[in-house]
Amino acid sequence: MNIQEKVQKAIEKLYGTALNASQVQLQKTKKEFKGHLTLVVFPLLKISGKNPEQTALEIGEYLLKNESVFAEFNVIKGFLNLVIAPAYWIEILNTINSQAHYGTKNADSNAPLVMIEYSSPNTNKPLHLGHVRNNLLGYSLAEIMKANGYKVVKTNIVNDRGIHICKSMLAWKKWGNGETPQSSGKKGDHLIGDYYVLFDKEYKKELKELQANGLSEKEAEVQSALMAEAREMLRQWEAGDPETVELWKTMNSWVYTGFDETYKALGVDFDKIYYESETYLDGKEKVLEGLNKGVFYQKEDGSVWADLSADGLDEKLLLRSDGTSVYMTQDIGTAKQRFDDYPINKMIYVVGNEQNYHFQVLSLLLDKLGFEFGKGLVHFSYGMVELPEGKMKSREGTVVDADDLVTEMIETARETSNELGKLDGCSPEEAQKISYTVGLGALKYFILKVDPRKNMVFNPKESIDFNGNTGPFIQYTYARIQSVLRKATEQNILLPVEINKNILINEKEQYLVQLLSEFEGVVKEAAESYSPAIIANYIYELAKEYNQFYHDYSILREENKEMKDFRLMLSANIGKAIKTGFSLLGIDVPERM
RNA sequence: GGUCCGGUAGCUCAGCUGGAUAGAGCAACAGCCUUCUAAGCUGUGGGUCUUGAGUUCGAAUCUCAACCGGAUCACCA
Repeated sequence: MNIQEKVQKAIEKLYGTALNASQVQLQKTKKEFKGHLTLVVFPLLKISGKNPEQTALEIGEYLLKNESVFAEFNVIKGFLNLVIAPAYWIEILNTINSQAHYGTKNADSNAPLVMIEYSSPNTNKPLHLGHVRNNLLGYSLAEIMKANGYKVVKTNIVNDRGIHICKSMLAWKKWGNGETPQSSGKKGDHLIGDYYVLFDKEYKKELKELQANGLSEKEAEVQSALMAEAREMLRQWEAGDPETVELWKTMNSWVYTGFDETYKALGVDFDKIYYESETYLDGKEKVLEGLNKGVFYQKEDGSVWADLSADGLDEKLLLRSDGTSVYMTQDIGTAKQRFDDYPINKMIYVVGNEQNYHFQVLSLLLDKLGFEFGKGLVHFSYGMVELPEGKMKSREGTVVDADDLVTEMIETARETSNELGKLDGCSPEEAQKISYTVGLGALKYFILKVDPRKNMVFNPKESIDFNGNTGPFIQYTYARIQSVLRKATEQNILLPVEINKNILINEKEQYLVQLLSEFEGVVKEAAESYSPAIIANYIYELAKEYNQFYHDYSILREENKEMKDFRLMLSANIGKAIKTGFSLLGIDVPERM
């Protein structure tokens, strides 16, 4: 029986009436007051028939007499602040300490399976800051779902076909002189991206020339020879022209090699990758099936549509008049393949909020097509990453490249560490490892601590801070805890297995145990509300409180052995929670820094 | 215009299933390194929680309206 239940039962007994849980408002006591938990008595006034102070007093006295968990209480206005006995906190710490994986659950064989789609890059340019947020959120969400006992399949749908890749292919064919990642030393995705940019440049040039010859902008676009060539290439690709397909395969493989490097640097991975080139035909088939069943309808020009006006939306195109598929068609095909491949109970799409409408429609369409999971699909919708000057714009060259960003973060971490003398006496390998851990930790934490739904501002110039509410601060706290534990081992002090309940721990220590005990609930809440940010902010709170404690009390110099044992155990378990919490964010934690 | 999302300190963000005097970090200022790691700690200043109304014992939190910002409403992906 937890404390909430105990309190509810006691109040029921005191007044002789049944209560529902919402009437027992037990919350964490605000810091400026003494106590751990606070009962708000306003909802109980009708039952007690007395004023707030009297009611609180009455309940407090009753609880103190009948529940050994409580040591004392105080009443301020309508608030009953309850102080929990130190022994209870020690009991909790002992329990936490006995769990190897405190805060997380393992999936059992009949646990529900959740598939998480994230990343989903186009193959015509390298990953940028927006993708970074996507990847970090997706990976973290997967870890969080796992920690809550789900089976998780991480998946990636690669948008490998379409006019965009043809543009890069064409530019490379025309002006590339056979350049390869090997010959130029460029990373494959950047190489392709460069040709995509080159195409755009040449295309703009052509448009300008055409317009100079008196054509309107629209006419110029129609007459563009370059664009016509790109379209022709796409047709050839769809027709299976061997040469085009071969080039496509080669260039895509360069991109994948490049992406793999970026994914590896970010520490994200996938269990199953789908390619649009392999799913779009299935989508087409599904749509035609829907047409036959009368779920969709066809217009005179041959295009296929879904009428969603009954659901408050408008009409949506599913197949073009020439029979080719659109974005939505592909997503239907991909969904079909996935559910053929896995017994998926829950499907989560990590995709930016600019596609909210798309997923609203997809959900309805899948449902209409008879996929039972359609209605319940989750669009994990996250906000954009903006720069201090506003949005990232490729035309203005303000796009923050993922690889550059990672490199800079590691470099900044190295410089800062050097300045602080942290890397003195480290081997080059160790120094590199620490710089990587800290740099990536700063980046990941910075992005994940923000509520995913919100747009966020990222200032690359000031880079990311290493002080205050940051990843490195938390990593630093962890490293210090490890340092204490190492020193303890050196002094032949064994980590205690159980603490004597009767030692008197101070308020700060009680609070730390209380905070620690909330970890489990936080992990659960993060999964329910799909928010890594909840974990990030909690871990920061924990680390901050511990740092303050650490500053005020020395552990190894404590003379009282039981006290020393307690503090060691507390430290070890807070370290454990930080490590676990960070692993749910996909952030590593260094043993020393 | 329709739909959706957001607006909290100079800046970046917590808090939002209604509870006490709205919290952190950064930036500014003043202190603390013979003490288990100073990427730290302590203190000071900083607020019309966009605005207005409503619900209530009580509203940053819920409702409605307005204003501001963003997204979306393609035979683009």
